[in-house]
Amino acid sequence: MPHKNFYITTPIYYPSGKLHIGHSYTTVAADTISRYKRMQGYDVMFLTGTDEHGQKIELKAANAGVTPQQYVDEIVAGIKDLWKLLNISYDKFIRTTDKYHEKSVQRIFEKLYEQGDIYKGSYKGLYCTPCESFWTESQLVDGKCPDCGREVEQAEEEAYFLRLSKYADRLIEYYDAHPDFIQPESRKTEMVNNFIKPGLEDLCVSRTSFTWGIPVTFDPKHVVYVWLDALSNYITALGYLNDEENKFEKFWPADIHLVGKEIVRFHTIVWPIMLMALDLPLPKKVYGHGWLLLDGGKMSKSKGNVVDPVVLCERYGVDAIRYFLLREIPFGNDGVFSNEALINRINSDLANDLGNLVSRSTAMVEKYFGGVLPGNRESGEFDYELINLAIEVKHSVEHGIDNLEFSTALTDLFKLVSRTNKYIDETAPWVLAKDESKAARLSAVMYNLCESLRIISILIAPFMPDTAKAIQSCFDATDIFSWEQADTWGLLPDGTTITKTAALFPRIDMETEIAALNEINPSASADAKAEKSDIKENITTLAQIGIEDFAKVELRTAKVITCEPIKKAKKLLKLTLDDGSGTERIVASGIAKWYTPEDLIGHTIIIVANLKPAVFCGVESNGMILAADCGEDDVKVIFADNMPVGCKVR
RNA sequence: CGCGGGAUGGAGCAGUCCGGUAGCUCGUCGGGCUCAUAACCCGAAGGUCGUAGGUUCAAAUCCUGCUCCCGCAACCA
Repeated sequence: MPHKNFYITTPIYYPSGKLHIGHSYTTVAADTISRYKRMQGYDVMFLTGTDEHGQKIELKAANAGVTPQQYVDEIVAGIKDLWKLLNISYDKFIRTTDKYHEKSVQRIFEKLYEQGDIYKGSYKGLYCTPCESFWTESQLVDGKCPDCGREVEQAEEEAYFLRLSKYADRLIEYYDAHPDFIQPESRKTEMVNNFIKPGLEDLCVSRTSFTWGIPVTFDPKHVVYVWLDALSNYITALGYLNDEENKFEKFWPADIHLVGKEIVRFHTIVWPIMLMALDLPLPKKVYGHGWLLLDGGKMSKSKGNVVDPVVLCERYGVDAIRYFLLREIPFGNDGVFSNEALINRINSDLANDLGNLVSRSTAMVEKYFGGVLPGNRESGEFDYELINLAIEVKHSVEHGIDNLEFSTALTDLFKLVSRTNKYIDETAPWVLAKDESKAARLSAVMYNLCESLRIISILIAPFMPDTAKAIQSCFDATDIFSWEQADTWGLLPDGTTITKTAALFPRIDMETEIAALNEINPSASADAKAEKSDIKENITTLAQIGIEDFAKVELRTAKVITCEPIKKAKKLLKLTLDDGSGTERIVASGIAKWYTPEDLIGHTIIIVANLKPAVFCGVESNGMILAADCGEDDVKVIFADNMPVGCKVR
């Protein structure tokens, strides 16, 4: 067989906290493709990893009192555990702190610098020297510093830039010549209209403001900034400009980069331009999949969403979660994740249809024939239709996966499950069993059921590897479960022993389970990983401060006099406050998502009164109102009604 | 007028490119069966396809206006 190679990647994830179900989604999809391609005989390279540099990590580590390296090591260990739990068959896990990667990135940086694609420039900004701050045009108030009102001047902070502008035309040409490069199609339109047509700005690729990054060799006060470091992983992992691996020739260009839609921009603009500059071929495809939303976009505690993949896997099994993710939502679209939907899927598709089919089929073979089918079989009505569908399903599934339509692929596969259930009804084996003269017919029916299960078990393997194995373990046979055997009928040898197994997917009681999940939800998911929670606790807790630090913050009560949305801003409300000083105070606050002006007018709230002013969307904000972050996407303003205005709060 | 996506029976979606009997899953109701995980199989009810116009013999599908949702980009201090 000629060598067929296939290179697939997930994004490298940022280990600033534990991963959620969304990361699992991308990775499970990539894993399914990888397993599928391997079964088809491809030599597959499946890469995933972590993007570990940056200021945010530096800060979090400092707050936790550990080094950045210690910090990411801890989180990465957790990520690898999660992938193990989810049965992710990656071939390589790259960390941007791996020495070989760092070396390669430095060489890439040097090379691009030497040929002029990276140049030393400056953050062109309007600088207010007394305030030591950069401002953009839009932030200025009357052309002056929004902080102090003094004149600002053009100033520069040294940084290196990647010349994107130079390659814009070539990029468009590439898009036109390769219509499949960006998928789904609509994302391409968005990239062109939003970013390329208005003109590409050169990308800042170095920073001097933090040190947790790869140093620029010839200018060590700079570290390489984000995307140049991160995107390079796709080639450094193969051994590009390093000796770690020797796979570059074999696997580059990548067949597909799987990414979430939020980073399509970087993968279809910055990355191709980097590759052009390096004179390397571009990846064949970038697929930007949709997001997993929670209950209609609003995450709500009352609905009791447990979106920790670890908890879900522990309760329902890995394959149930893998199945749900790939079946429920068309890959290119956003979709809603809810516990109800999950349990529904598990019950109806996995327990009732698939699990029960396996169970009833194998049970009958045991019951009627002691587990071994007589070779004397008599074909009959209904056989043809079943067989015909069964040998066609492989093609449908392949078509689905090839187009990243996992949902369609699974739907088609489960049509065979349904058809097989129906076949049992049509042939009514329990009737045949009562008539000894029908033994040959009964044997044929059982044989057909087993064949159908055999095919299902093969085709389901990329999606649900454990389930495939469990079904196949009912057969005392090997060498009949390869991918290419999935469209051939009659491969089950005579005399094969069939053994009943325990229920593959026990039915779940919706009410009990939802109640249980609600119980777990708020905090218990942390308990589930007790040994790690200590460290996590430290990470999210800020360093202690003294009373003198707190004393620097002036909190006061204030009453909302008027309130209105800020035009052009989606998230901001402009509040006019009476803080007891006699003059009105204007504060902008990003709470428009949770509060309407009517919710606030007349109420007394608490503000940080001595905060430096800042300008948002043309509105100068003097202070900040106190609100509680109640969970991932829920904010509640702290009301202090019944209190006079202007009171000091401590 | 920044850019894109969406609005289809109770719920979640397909169909829209290339106009021509409105389809799937779940749920509901009725029936069948008993091998199986109170599972399985059959049947029924339920939709003027967001809204207002236009093109056409014919519009969920094409064109125009509008409303409402969701993302992206610029500001959640």
